[in-house]
Amino acid sequence: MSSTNTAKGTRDFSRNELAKRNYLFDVIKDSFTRFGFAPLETPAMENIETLTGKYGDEGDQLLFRILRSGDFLKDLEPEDLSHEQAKKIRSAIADKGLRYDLTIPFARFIAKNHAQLGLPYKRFQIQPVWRADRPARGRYREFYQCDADVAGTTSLLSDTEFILIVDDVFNRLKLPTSVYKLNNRKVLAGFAQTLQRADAMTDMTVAIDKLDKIGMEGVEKELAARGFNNEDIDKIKNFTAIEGNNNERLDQLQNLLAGNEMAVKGIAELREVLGYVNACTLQNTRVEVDFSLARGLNYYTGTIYEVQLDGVNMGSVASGGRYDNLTESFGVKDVPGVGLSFGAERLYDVMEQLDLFPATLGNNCQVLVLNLDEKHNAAYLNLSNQLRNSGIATELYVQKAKLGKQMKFAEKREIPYVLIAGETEFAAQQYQLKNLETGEQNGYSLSQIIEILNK
RNA sequence: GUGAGCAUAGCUCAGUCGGUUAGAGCGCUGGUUUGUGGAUCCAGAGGUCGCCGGUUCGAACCCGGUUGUUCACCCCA
Repeated sequence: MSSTNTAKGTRDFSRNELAKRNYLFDVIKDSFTRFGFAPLETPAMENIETLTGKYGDEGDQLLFRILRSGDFLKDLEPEDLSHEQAKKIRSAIADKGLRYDLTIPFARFIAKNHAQLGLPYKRFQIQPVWRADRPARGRYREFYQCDADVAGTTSLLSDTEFILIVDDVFNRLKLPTSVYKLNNRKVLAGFAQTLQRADAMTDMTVAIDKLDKIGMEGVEKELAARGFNNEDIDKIKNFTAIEGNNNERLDQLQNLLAGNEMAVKGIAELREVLGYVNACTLQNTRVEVDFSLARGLNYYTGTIYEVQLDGVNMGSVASGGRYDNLTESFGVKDVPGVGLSFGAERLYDVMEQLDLFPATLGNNCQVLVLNLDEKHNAAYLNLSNQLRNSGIATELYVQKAKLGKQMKFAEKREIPYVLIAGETEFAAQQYQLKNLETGEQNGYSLSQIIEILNK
């Protein structure tokens, strides 16, 4: 007998969970659409070379590879089949893999079609991705990403529009207020340059990104472990300690890094985005410049951001940034991009925790037509269909059972009404409609029932 | 990838020192009610105690392995 477990790190979604997930996705989609983004779907699987080398060594490890069909060992020699040859064997027997994120498939799509599409091109994509990671709480091997990206423009208006999208989505989901942490990779890179260490940028950002988690002391240890001397560490401390409102922070930074061209450019970009934001009225989120925000991914080159909800201990629920070369690895140069990703699974958890899903959600039927006697089957079916034709979601109980059982069924399915029809009702063309919540029950004609249920 | 815990009915969990036939609540089925749910009462079904092996006269309980799962790190969404 086979196990009923789903594969490790994967989940079934019940009707109730899907009702909520779809609600969440629909709000996000609606907002993306309103901002002019068009939907895109790409295949679950890509050619393996599309995926490898894009996410670093660790990312390659986490790719799900798909075994070739047929006799995939015929070109291998017996001596190839040893542990030392694992890499060679892997590429020989697996030529496809499951997508690891939505950005690379988008980059491939843009690289392939940029001439026809016309740039800038704005797409959103809500699809599952797969990672052969070890599952943990809130972390799965199959999970959804909600991405929106703009390809083909360096305009910071695009960066700013993502702030407006987050504000719109969170506002409509009735989420608590949020802080939109904003930084610019050029500031970090410029600052790293002043430390005179070629590798400083990555090592420094990895360390200061943990500031929230491990505190300044922990960051100092981490920096020391990564080979920064005390002078550097002091500079980094001063850098992350900058305080005040956004303008004050930027002014201080300007003084600190005035001599560095790269940093000055980053500061100017931050000022431009803030200028645009100030022209709009935000309802949910407030933008906060935060120089300790680093974001792990190395391909960001300009604006970076991360959004956190006030009073919710969930980490960031949306994040993204700007990258200069979206499509370079596919042989197309000079296509910059900027994007945003909602943390769908996390948002779902927050909504659940705070009980923010509307109570009336669901793919529930309005009415269940009860089955009192199978000799009326044709009449029940006809009745049900007339209700459906009038736009009322109707379920027919397809076999005879005790009325109590059928009502319990309706209750379990959260169907608010039952329609009871037997000998006398069909004779009189007057059917019993019962409201399961109030217990109220009366005889009505079909057209009256349609009127009541359509309210 | 590292460390620790947990695994008993459909679900949530008890289970004494290793000792006869492994229990409860909820849920389910039937009855009270052959055309009316939620409440009460009564009855019933449902278990290879995750799996494999070991110790023992005897294992849900002790030991080893394995699989699943949870938590904390690492990393990430």
